[in-house]
Amino acid sequence: MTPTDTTRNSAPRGARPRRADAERSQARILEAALDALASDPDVNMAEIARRAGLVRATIYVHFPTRESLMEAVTERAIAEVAQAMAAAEPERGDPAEALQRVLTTGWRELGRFHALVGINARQPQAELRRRHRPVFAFLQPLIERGQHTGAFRSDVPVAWHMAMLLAIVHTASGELHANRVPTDAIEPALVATVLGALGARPE
Amino acid sequence: MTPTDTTRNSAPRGARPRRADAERSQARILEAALDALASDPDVNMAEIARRAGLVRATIYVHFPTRESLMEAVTERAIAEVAQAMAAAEPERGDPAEALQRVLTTGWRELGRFHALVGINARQPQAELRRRHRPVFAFLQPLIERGQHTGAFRSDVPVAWHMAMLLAIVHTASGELHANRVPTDAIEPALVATVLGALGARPE
DNA sequence: ACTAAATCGGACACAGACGTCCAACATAGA
DNA sequence: TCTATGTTGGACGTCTGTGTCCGATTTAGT
Repeated sequence: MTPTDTTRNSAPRGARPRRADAERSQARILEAALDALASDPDVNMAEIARRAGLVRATIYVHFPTRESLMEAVTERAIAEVAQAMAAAEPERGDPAEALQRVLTTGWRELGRFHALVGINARQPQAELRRRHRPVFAFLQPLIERGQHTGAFRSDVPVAWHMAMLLAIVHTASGELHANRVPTDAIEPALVATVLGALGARPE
Repeated sequence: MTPTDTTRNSAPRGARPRRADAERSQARILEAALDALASDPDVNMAEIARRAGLVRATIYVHFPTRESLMEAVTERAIAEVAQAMAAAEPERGDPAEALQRVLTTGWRELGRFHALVGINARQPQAELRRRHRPVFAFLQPLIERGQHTGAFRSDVPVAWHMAMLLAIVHTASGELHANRVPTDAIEPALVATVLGALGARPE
């Protein structure tokens, strides 16, 4: 649950808190990893270190293993997106409208993390799902609500809707990243496709 | 363009044709690779050889490099799916109906290649697109036709629709593979979601 | 100014995978 | 039956990347 024992800042348990530069380093590593992963989901630690302006060994001070770093990166990103979505009040108003609201909010936040797509792609499905739990957490109730009111099609499982929604969003991110669709055309297209996919009645 | 110089069967250029066992070996390798990739998109050559009941070195007789093998596998799979779809006459009848027809046909054929998903996932986007050209080739005209007749929403680029369709199909394959949705519920769900995503008017 | 915490830099061992090579054996096909 | 074509088994070199270690040096914080 806890990110890693590297986040022992919030728990200055007896000992003195971490030094400010350590804090900074860790932040730069996460930042660099995010950057690097955007262009190549298989970047090695050396490259990440280079981008962070640090030495490879230093990374291991903060993250015991490559995997733990990856986890930290994605966890953080997903958490931030989830938080943004939560702030968009998924429980308020008409389901379709609410979904649109939450979706666009999440999408904009996601813009900060082109990387996500790349990393996600090469993750075992189960892992991927586990990671996205924070997002599912309040997307699922919203979809269920919509199914009840008849706003979304209810002849398919919620899980199906969730998976499709996620896939569509990720693909959209990919299209954006590949510059294959005019940037400002994406958001409306995304909304239209998602609502359509969930079988939203046009009001 | 040509798969590899390993397919020199169709061109018995002066020399005598390949021996039957060589033919068989190559087939078994492709088969094994497909299998193996289904469970782990990063299988190593040793494992593929093991499954094929051959020795690692033998693979290199038929495929000069790992990459070439991967290419051969995906190319073949996609070609077969594409062919099946083509046989479903995408140009005939009402666009939405035609799409449904082509889609389910392709989907069933795809069932033989669970692997595709895994491999695709960790491929650079551009490569992925290039590979899927055979599929796009006659899916695109169909979608365009639908946009003209108003069957599909035309306020988004065709490329967008294509990308979404592909993503949805792949995700469905993933759901199937993960046993997360009852098998026989998938096909109708897939059709519904795709048609919805493309904004198909319910006739 | 002093000390403990961090970073540096570079070396190291280790592991997994690829691709090559070759002598011995097996087999298809004429 | 004879021979070219394939396959075997195993060894080998190479490369890439991970994770560890440690002495030397810098820096934060009191």
